[in-house]
Amino acid sequence: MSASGNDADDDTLCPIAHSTGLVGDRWSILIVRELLLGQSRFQDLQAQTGATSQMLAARLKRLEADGLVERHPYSERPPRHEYRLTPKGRHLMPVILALRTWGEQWCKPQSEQPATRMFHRACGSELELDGKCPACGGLVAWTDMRGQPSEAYAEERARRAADFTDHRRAADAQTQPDR
Amino acid sequence: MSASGNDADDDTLCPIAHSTGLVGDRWSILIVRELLLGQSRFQDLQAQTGATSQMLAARLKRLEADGLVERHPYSERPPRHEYRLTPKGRHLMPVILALRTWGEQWCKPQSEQPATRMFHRACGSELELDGKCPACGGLVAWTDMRGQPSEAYAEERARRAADFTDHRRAADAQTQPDR
DNA sequence: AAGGTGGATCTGAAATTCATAGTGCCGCTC
DNA sequence: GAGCGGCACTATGAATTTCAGATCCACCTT
Repeated sequence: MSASGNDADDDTLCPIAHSTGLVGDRWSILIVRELLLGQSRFQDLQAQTGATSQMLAARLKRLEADGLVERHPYSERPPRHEYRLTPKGRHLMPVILALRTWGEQWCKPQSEQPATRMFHRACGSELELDGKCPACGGLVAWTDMRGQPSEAYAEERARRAADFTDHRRAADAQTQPDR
Repeated sequence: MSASGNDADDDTLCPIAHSTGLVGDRWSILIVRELLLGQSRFQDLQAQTGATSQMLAARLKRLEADGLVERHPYSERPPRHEYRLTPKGRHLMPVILALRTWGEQWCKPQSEQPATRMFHRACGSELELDGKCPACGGLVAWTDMRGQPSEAYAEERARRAADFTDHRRAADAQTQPDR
């Protein structure tokens, strides 16, 4: 089921082994996170994930081969594309949400605000970390949620984008100091 | 927040980056899966995950350092222990369940039976892949579920355990052919 | 005492990942 | 029309990780 070079995960019935065969590494997960957040350009993905360009290129290639990502041209001459999630990729949302919940509950200093607040589309109330709607009193499906990054998190992301172009400019200046 | 050597994931607000810092690799996820399934001994973990012994030892050490796993002696002289999930580790269940759902829906040949069937503890009905209870008509929290491996999957696991001890015996025989 | 078991650790080869540098293409400016 | 700079990669060699396979150690069984 994996179009990439993965193996050893095709000869088992365990669906978790299959999943981790495709997205069982840090970079793939972070890339999917970014794509879900709406980023689509190489540069932005690189800035926000912190992956090296070749890691990113390699992972995107694999994600595309595995059918999670589609390359979508937004300019020919020079050939440029956006990367977008396919339905298969988009359905990783529950995995990302579960990682979010766990990270917020068990890996953060204290209960500072979640980086992204989630709301119930139907009634507008803010959801609990575990996905319960305090108004409707039940678990909400991921398709019925809407996320809103906190101000602090939005700022962090903006800074990362800025730092990235800065750093790049600096490197270029060093490479060609006086030509 | 990571007691292990991980870094680069502590200076962000993103909970997903934090999570993947601790469990963002294939082996850790498979190990957690096994522990959730009730395995606790080194050998069993090795057989079912397919990790090398040193990978397993290293990952268990890291998982322990990060507070996901507890080492629990069941024999001194020689020191032997079981590995058990802490509450922090057990709360990864939703992540594993999400990976399961995705794997069943998008990575398996067809709709063959799920490897593990899930049931609603309250009413006993079998849950949909997406976690809905057909009887109660809503999403069920992970704490209200119970899993039941299919026969085929149980057999696969038994075979893996058997193959592992066989393989080990074979290797030993080769190493010390006639002493 | 010989052999088996469970849980590791060591070693050297193979593969992956990293930092860093460069390339190709184009549009824009001057 | 030459040069500059942005974007999306690719190339390279060093550093790190992972692997297969052997070895070790302390017991236990026979």
